[in-house]
Amino acid sequence: MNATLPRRTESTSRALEKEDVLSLLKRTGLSDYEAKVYLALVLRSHGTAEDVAVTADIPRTSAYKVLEALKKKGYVNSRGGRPVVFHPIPPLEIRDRMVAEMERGFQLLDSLRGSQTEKGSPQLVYTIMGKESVMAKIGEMLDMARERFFLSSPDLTELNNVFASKFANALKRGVHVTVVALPSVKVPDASEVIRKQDLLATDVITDYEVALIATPDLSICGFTDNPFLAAHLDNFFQISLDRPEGKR
Amino acid sequence: MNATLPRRTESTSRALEKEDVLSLLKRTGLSDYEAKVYLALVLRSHGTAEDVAVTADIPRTSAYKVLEALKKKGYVNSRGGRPVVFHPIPPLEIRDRMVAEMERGFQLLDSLRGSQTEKGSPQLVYTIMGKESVMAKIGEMLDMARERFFLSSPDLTELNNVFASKFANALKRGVHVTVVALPSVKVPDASEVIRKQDLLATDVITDYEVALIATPDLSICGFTDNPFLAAHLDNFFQISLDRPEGKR
DNA sequence: CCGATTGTCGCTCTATAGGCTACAATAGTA
DNA sequence: TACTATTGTAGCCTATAGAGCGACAATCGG
Repeated sequence: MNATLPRRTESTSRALEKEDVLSLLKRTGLSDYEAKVYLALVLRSHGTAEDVAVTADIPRTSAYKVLEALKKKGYVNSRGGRPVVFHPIPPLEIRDRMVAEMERGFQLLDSLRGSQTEKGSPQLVYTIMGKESVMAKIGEMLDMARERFFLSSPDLTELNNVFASKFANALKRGVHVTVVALPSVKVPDASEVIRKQDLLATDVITDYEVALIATPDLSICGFTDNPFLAAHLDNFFQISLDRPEGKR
Repeated sequence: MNATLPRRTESTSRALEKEDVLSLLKRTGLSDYEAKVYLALVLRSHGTAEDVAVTADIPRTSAYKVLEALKKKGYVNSRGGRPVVFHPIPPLEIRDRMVAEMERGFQLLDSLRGSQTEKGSPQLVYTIMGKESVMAKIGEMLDMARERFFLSSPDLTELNNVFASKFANALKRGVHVTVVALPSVKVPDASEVIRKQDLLATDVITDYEVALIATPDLSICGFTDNPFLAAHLDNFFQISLDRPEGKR
């Protein structure tokens, strides 16, 4: 119908740009044809289903379906007439819409982080009661460690028995595991073992982000996922370990 | 393996939030399972393929494929070990990445707007030469009109003949068509016809956005898609039409 | 009234996601 | 060292959505 445009070979850069845009559109939820058609409409500014089919190089009858789908998704506009003339929603408008949607969605997602593991109302330091729960939490911290895992405890036997494999696994994936224990107590696999007298409580720190302090029998503990607090505790232990034994 | 979490019925609002997030993730290019798995990992903070399969409520063996796919797409992390422990990339990080990508892509797309129709280096006013090209441009403007189409010309016969159907079509889709012509000259279908002496050139304005001024024989024209310029011209014509005939 | 254009419908074909079973590899354990 | 459970991989089958295509209905211009 509209034979306005002389068909000529495209410059390579232009073709590359189109590929680029097409892959973006596809990754943002459009199908192959939908991406092609929207791009074609933007390039042409407007056009009938037929025009679009030619520009996008797709079968004519597919253009109708795809344009309909794009209209539902809010990518194109049309207002009656025969033949129907379609207009693209301006790219920047769509971008703004999608960005807004994503900001909202990912914000929500972020607020759900870890809500499957810690329960109760948000606090700086959570209290976990019961040996079973405390042990489970320590196991979780071991699994979650990416870079560094620090454990200091007067009684390692139980932790050692229950979590031996978790310790091994952490080491295997490259986590630096530090264990502080009383002299001549059996310790789990670790990259670094420190012997020290007078350990009073069990302390666990993971990746400078998550920290736990428990009573010796592990019946109750405080737990925080505040990185500043965790890093602060970590720092505290570093200092106390550097000090000569006697001076406590 | 990790039977840490007591399965309990979820609160409705929490379930709704999840639906919300899932649909967002799906619209941003993830498959059903990929969305579920990423959400599950975020909720749990970390986990093995098995853990994830349970939380996301999908078959165990599918979890491996999906986690692999998500890793390629940059949604999750893992570092060796057996079993392999996976970590989600933080939602806000992914959001930033996607937003940046979209800003870039849609910016590019925007720069391609209409590059199929106007050629040459960008200018405020393009010059179009040759009756054929000028006519084609006017036809294009008629097709593109959404709200308003304004045409003023001393010689309407040819435009009338060639574009009769386009005029009809524009009216049908609700465009307000104004035609200014010499007295007792046949005019095309229009919502408003104004008769006026002494028309010197052909002027076309579409939706206050695009404007064209051509010589009477349509052999050459100036054309702009600058909305301010177009609106300015439109305003100019309004004033000139309001003036009594004699006072020119 | 007739031919051309425009738009709709429904069918097949194909690629991909999902689901499942079997089995290989590894690790813990007797 | 052998046995068993866990973890991970491979392959195949099915369901679904997109793509391709022809038939045909609706509308329009002449």
